[in-house]
Amino acid sequence: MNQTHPDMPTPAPGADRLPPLPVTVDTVILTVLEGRLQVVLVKRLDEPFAGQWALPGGFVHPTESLESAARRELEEATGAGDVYLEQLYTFGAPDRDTRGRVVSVAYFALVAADRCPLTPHRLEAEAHWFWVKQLPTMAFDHLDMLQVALQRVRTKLEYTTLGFQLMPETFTLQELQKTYEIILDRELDKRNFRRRLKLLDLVEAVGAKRAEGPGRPAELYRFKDVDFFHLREKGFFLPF
Amino acid sequence: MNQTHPDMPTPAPGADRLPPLPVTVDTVILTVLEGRLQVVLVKRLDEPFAGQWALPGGFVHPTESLESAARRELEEATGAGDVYLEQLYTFGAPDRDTRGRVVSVAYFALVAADRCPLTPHRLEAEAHWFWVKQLPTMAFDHLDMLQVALQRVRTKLEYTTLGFQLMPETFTLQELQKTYEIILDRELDKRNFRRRLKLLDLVEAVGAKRAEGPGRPAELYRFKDVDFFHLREKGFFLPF
DNA sequence: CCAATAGTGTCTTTCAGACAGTATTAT
DNA sequence: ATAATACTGTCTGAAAGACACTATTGG
Repeated sequence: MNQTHPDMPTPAPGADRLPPLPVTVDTVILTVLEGRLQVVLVKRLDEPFAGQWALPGGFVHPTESLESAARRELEEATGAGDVYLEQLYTFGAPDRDTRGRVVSVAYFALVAADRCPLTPHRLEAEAHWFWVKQLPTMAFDHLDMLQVALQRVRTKLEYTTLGFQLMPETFTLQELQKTYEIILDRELDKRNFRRRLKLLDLVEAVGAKRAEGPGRPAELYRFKDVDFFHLREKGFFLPF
Repeated sequence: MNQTHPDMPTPAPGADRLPPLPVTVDTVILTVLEGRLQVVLVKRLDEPFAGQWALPGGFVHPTESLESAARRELEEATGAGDVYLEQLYTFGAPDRDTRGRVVSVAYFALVAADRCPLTPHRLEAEAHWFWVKQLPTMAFDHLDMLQVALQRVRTKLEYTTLGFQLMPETFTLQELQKTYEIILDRELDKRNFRRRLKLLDLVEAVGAKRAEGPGRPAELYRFKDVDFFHLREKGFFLPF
């Protein structure tokens, strides 16, 4: 009822003080790998849910921002830096951790497969990629987090340039389309897909070609430096 | 780096413990009143920012969910219950409160003007509606919160039934359109607006009419019980 | 020349945007 | 009758969806 904030993490006396809460970040790290949409899970060492798989996450340090914390966890889990990261939702049900009240700010990250070491960077706990259609039992409410992330990514894929984050520097249009198909979990029409790309003026040919086995080699493309204002005018929205 | 969560709000010993953080909720309460989009602000009594205006907010109690906390603050500030409430974003910059680290989960609410007592329900602090285009200086990062809320509402207004939350039980189509115009801050075409409503099959005539001064009386409408699955098929998305 | 992959064009439908006239009521 | 408000229909252009053929390469 009182609109003031507490003085410090170490509570000072006062009628309106309430115990501070542990705050964690958990990150849904997604990539497209081996033709599948995959998420990083780490094996829990401690109770509760010891031995089960969980999203990489951890405490927010007192001096870092929430995003910094998420980015730190991300780098520790995958070794990949400079990736797309977006706040997802904050989970704060009183019983979401069996040991007591923990508030968790969930983030999601999109990492390009080529920028992401396959081998787990994390030594003390196992970290693995899991196909999102074949998941193990997950600790806490982490499955909820993942599902929210998937919905968000799929939705935003259609009206943002989110998908670009999963591609290497240069790529063929077929590869790009395949990436979209994998995330959206449905097939797209090749001609319509390319028409839309051309219309939005998002990619440019890099001049080189790449032969994919036999058959005509595919033109290589890169993403143009996008004028976001221009995109917005075309009805394209931005990631938050 | 450790993926486990702490045991309790009262930290137990362990290498991975970090001090818990004060967690608050702040709520952007919006309504359309007197032809304007308005937001509830309360006058701060304590330092810092004493005397300045802020979003209604407060601590998350140990046993309540984040949404419950937001709803509690909402009712205390406006007296209105059973209103649309949606989590907005979590603000956690280390320096967002000058006294120390505070994490704030922002929510936004849409309350129908007729369900919302104009007089401040809150006795110990002044609470007022402010036109979002004529705001006082606001405490903390609350202006950021408000702007995120406005953007979210405006975006979602176009592909969800969010706007319905601001209407009374029955209303004329002109009133509905006006509400949309006020929120979006631009004029809409009457015929196109109605065509879309009809296409989406969102409203039904209630049978009565209401005379608005001289001229032909307007048909009264109510919202249909919407089949959300059906809406989704029509390209309509749901609020989260 | 054959197999394999890359690349392109058209038709149809749907919907948004722009726009002006008719209908109903009170005075 | 007139003023005031409520209500409706059409044309046009943009874009999505469905769909099939041509082009280039290696073997």
